[in-house]
Amino acid sequence: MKSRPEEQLGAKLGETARVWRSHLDERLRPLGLSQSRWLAILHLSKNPDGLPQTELAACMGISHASLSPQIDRLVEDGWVERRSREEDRRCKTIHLTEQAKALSREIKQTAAKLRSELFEGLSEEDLRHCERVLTHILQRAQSL
Amino acid sequence: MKSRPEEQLGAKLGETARVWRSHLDERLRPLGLSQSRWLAILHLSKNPDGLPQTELAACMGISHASLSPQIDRLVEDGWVERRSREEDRRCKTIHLTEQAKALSREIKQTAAKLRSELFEGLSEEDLRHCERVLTHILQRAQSL
DNA sequence: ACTATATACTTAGGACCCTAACTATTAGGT
DNA sequence: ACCTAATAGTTAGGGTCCTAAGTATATAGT
Repeated sequence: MKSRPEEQLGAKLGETARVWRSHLDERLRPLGLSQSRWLAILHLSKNPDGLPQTELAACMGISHASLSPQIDRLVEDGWVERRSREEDRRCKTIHLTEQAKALSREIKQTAAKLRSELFEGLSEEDLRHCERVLTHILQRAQSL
Repeated sequence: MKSRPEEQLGAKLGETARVWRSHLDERLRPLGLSQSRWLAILHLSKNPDGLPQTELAACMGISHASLSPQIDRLVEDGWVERRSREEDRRCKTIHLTEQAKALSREIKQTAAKLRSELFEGLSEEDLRHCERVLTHILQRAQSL
């Protein structure tokens, strides 16, 4: 009653993602960052002109409702600011503060270092192949 | 300033795992199951002789403290039962009830169906290769 | 036997996620 | 212009996770 290898891919995928994330969490915790915090900062650092909350939530893969109090805390800690738009007063865009821009560089370095440790022993082709498979699965999932 | 493909593997891994899980969650919700519930039932179905809570928590990748109230609810709903051990009265093993055994078959079928939908268009070699890469990353992570 | 340490589980408090319902603003149909 | 529907964000309530501390039992050193 041995299962075929592909039957475990789902569990393995989930476990790998979880373990990876918890390692990164651990290394970034000294900076006062939890996953949702560093993820938000990373996405914002790619969008210097700011992002509406709904778009940021979509990037992060969480609901807009969950993001709202998260932004409150990031504002309190001085890492982001909310700006109102004149052309649409419903909408508020989120922007990194200067100090968070420095932080985002540290986050990227830490993430890159962890990545290189995890990838040790794998060829670039392995990684590309794996990424191609994941992309395929992701697209299938999103088309369901 | 284009990033190399492997720089996005972490994000892709996390996103794929999340989307996959949320699809399975959605399909199992009609049975009254959330992720932690079906995950517990699945692991228990592989261990007919029951598992101590600490071991079950380790299988599921959550802390033993988080599992405890989860078990309470599964007991309330009649899906598992706690049994005390005579040889070690600190320890309680968790066992599936008969009705949960039927449920576990449904869970497995639903999971297998989703899996086949997600894997459509991928060769068995693709899947094996991907699983090998994930296993490597996971082992690296656990050795850090 | 007796005390200290370790182990299994539970409880408490805080963080983050979700869905559903609410408010404010904008866009569209008449 | 006016009323309806859609959109952006917030709030409320519930579920699940974590760490830290508490309780009960077992093990080890003396």
